[in-house]
Amino acid sequence: MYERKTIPNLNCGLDLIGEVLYGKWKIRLLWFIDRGHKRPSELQRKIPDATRRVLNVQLKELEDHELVTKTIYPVVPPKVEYELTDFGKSLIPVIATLGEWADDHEDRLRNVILKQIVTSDLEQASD
Amino acid sequence: MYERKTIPNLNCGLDLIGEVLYGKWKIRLLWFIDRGHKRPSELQRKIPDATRRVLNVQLKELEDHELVTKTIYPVVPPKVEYELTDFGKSLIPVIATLGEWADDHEDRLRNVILKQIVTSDLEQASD
DNA sequence: TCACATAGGGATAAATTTATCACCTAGTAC
DNA sequence: GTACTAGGTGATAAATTTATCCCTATGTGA
Repeated sequence: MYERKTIPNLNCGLDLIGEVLYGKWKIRLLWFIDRGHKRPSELQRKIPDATRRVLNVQLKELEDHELVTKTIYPVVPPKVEYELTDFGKSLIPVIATLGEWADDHEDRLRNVILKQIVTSDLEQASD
Repeated sequence: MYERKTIPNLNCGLDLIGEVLYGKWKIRLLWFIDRGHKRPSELQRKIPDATRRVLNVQLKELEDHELVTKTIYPVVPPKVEYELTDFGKSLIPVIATLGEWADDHEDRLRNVILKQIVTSDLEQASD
């Protein structure tokens, strides 16, 4: 496992939330778990762009941060279920707010993001 | 400047919001600009843990994403002011929601984050 | 002339995060 | 014996993000 080489800043609330929510797929994991997709294979299907490996890593961090619990059923084939803790559930309305804003501004967001990418591609081409 | 080597996923709203809000200091920059700290030197004072360089880089991205505008006054010594666009302003309530959640759970957050760091330090020590 | 304030940039290094690949477990069905 | 299921991990590479260092510019005041 990767060992941190610097201590994070934990001054204000925004530092703290960054520590638990940073990670490309974490918000989505919380969201889908809340929607009832509890098993790793289901989550993987919902988030096909992430590899299984990364999902495991990020789920582990969510677990360490007490946002989700992991239950391993001793059956074969293996069965694992994730669930939100109360702490994790308290985050859902916050994530919903993020999602609503993004949905409300989807077109504009897509625009500015693509514009930036295309622009830098052009710069690259003119080198 | 760094050239992207992969295209980002832009499937859902959460992908989109990630593209514009990822960046260690971006949320704070938006927040402080909204609170009236418009000049680079003020922002730097509010966010002393970030270097001036990173703030410039992230402010540039916020500008590219049309969340802030930058005004350069042709005076000496130089004067620059950032302001939120309407698009940027629409994000403030969302950021406020994040901040409130973090403030409400500050102690617990600090706990779980520190616990994880201490734990990995112990593992390191026992190697 | 020297230092200061304000704002900025390029090159490079270090840290961190994601992705890739290869391999493991243990039953069950063929 | 082989393949399939569902879940998982370690080693390593690649991508990305942050940090460091050092240099630029322009007037003002000592």
